[in-house]
Amino acid sequence: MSDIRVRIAPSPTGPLHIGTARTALFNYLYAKRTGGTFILRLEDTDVARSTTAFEQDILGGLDRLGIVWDEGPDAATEEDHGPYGPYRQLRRSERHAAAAADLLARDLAYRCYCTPDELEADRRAQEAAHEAPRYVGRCANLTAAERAGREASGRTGAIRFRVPAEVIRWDDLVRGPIEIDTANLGGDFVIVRSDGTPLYHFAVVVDDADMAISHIIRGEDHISNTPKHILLFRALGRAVPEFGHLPLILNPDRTKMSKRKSQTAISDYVAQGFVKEGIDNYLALLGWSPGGASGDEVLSLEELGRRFDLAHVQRGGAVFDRERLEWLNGQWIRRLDPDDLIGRLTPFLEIAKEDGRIDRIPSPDELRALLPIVQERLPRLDAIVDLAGFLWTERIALDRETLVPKRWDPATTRDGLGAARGEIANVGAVSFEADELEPPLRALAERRGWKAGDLFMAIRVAVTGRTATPPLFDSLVALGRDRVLARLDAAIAALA
RNA sequence: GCCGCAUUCGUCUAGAGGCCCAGGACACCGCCCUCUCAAGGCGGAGAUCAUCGGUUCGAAUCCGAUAUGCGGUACCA
Repeated sequence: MSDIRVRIAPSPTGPLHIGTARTALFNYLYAKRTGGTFILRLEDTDVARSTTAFEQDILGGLDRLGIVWDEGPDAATEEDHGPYGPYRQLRRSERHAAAAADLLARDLAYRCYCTPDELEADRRAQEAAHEAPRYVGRCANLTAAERAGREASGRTGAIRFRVPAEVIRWDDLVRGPIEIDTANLGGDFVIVRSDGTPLYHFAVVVDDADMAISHIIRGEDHISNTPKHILLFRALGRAVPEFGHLPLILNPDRTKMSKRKSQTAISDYVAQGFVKEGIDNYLALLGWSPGGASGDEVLSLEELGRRFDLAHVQRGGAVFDRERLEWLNGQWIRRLDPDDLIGRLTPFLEIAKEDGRIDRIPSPDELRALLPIVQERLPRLDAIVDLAGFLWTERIALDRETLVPKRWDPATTRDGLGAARGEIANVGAVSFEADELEPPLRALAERRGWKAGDLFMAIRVAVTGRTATPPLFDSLVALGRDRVLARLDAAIAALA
């Protein structure tokens, strides 16, 4: 195992977001590729917005995607595992406090007693003067006596970090050299609130340092924050990690992907029948590519872990394209082995039964027998109900409109269905197989001068209620002789 | 406003000075296969590589400016 340590640090203030999953995946793949360690840390300091339900959604979601972490809270028990715990930011407050005290003691930080009103007034004045908003440094050089005075008057004071004047440079793993002048950081920034709780920028750095994170791979929205983090790592006397900033995932209008404009919760995609292989594959290709002018893009997690590299990470943002996701999803569903597929289909059938879309749930054997004709027709797992639901419900649509094929009229349809019923009835229950059914029905069409396709369509709709179904004769077999005959009778009656 | 990042077919991307009047994939169109729908095969359309200027014998690739978009600018994460 290499010394490379990467992490994902989600904050449980919402369900697992597509962007978080993608960042987690890239970190995971990078760890796989380099033989490093992948850590998960919960950034739960925003107590007001964090919930355990979100926590479970995030942990469970990543786990279901197969993005497993070497250290962090266990997905099932939520117990920490790994030598650098605790892996919940809230439980690391002593470390944050100690780090802040250290900075204070070395005068790298100082207490600031400015009130919100004062700060607000500063900001307005700067705005009026067309200056960039920045902390004016009112409390930067208070004497001990002055400090004692403010404390005595009941003010607790936040802690601000002294920002030195210099240009911060780093060689971004995906973007190359970046430099930012600390003059643009807005002055000495707060690292600990007056209530004693640390701010994000401070807590991440302390935690990342403590957890010996070597490579920070995160979203592009953190580029501007990176100088603050580098300053803090240095002030704390810790090694500055490498940074790599990933492009953002975008809404169709090219703004940062948001719940408002796109479906962002991984759990929603899972509920719609997207499989983990499809999601992982798609997410990996959002911003990264295997390189080369052509080549297979259907890649398993294992393969991705073997091939992933930061050099091929795209710099521009990527619009989320659901159609491509669906295509990849279909590719993966086709590749699943039968028993696996059956297991994954079952929850969707259970839901359909609860909804009343089907009356019963097929047995595993029944499903297995069906797979040869349905597996390649499923863009998503939930599509099984639309595709084959006619097998498990007796309530099928019987409206005259769809019952009558395009080139036929109602009378011909009745006639055709009646004749077909006769042929089908002739096929005994024991030999009720596709090979036995097709020849007589084709012969019938030929005798009567009908296009076989028209006859078949009439039967299809009569028996399934739909115009798009798995192959007809296999469908008839799956339905069984008695139900086929009964449905044909019902359709004939409906056309009367 | 200031700072930063980005910009190749509708979308995801290949491309690291000549192999590119730009390749692949999704979507789209057509054909083949075919009982429908898919899947699969074949083919097509689709990008003056944001714009302008420079460097060079030669630029999508290097440099600069401009434009546009996005991100950041909190005692939010």
